[in-house]
Amino acid sequence: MPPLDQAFLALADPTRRAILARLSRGEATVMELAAPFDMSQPAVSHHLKVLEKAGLITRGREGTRRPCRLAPQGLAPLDAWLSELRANLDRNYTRLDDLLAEATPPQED
Amino acid sequence: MPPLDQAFLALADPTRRAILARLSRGEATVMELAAPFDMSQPAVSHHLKVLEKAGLITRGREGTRRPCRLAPQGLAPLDAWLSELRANLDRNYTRLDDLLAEATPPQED
DNA sequence: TCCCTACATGTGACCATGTTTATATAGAAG
DNA sequence: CTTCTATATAAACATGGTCACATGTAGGGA
Repeated sequence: MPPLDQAFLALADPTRRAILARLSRGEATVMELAAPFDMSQPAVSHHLKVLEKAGLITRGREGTRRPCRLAPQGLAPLDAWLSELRANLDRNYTRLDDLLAEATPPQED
Repeated sequence: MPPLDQAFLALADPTRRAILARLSRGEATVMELAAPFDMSQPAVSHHLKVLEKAGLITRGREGTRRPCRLAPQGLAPLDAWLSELRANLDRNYTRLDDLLAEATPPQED
């Protein structure tokens, strides 16, 4: 499975997005992550494995704890793909706008 | 299902990403989209429905054809979520980097 | 009208994913 | 060495997505 597939698939799950959102404020252990999510610890471990395989998080080893952190570069492929699509989209949209020349102003970011 | 879930789930499929990539160069009909993907037309129709529900594409009506176009605003929620996460991540990473400069270097598994 | 094209929908099979319970590993403490 | 804690893994199950085949619908042309 291409890395892009794994990354988008990882983000497609609300639990995993919540985990990432939580991790974005600082690293956390599996127990800390499992607590608020009303979910068993193995389920969270599985989600973390998915996120790790997708390159979105990294895991340290601190005694018996495995603190999780966001991987900064993990979002790069996602962002690159979205940027490329947006660029093509904008070009296509501009072209259409030129053809229509009556409505549909180009949107700014 | 929140719109963010639908959008990421839609992008998590390589076929749908390919459809979006193709549409980013200009609108296309279902038949035009189905041809290169070595897939049945109903399957493509289903993917288009998923993309439409996710707000990533819009569909016109041109006689017997249903040309598909990318929806410019469809990527906005995705981009917003990613940007927010990236902002927090960057802040967290900077803080961690500052902390790590004095203790426990990160190690991989 | 009849037919052909473009597309949608329903069904059923197959496979991937998400979850839980139970168990295994690994480190720390006694 | 035993035990407790933190986490990973395995097995079992349900759910949901994806696909092909068959059929249904709608518009255009003869």
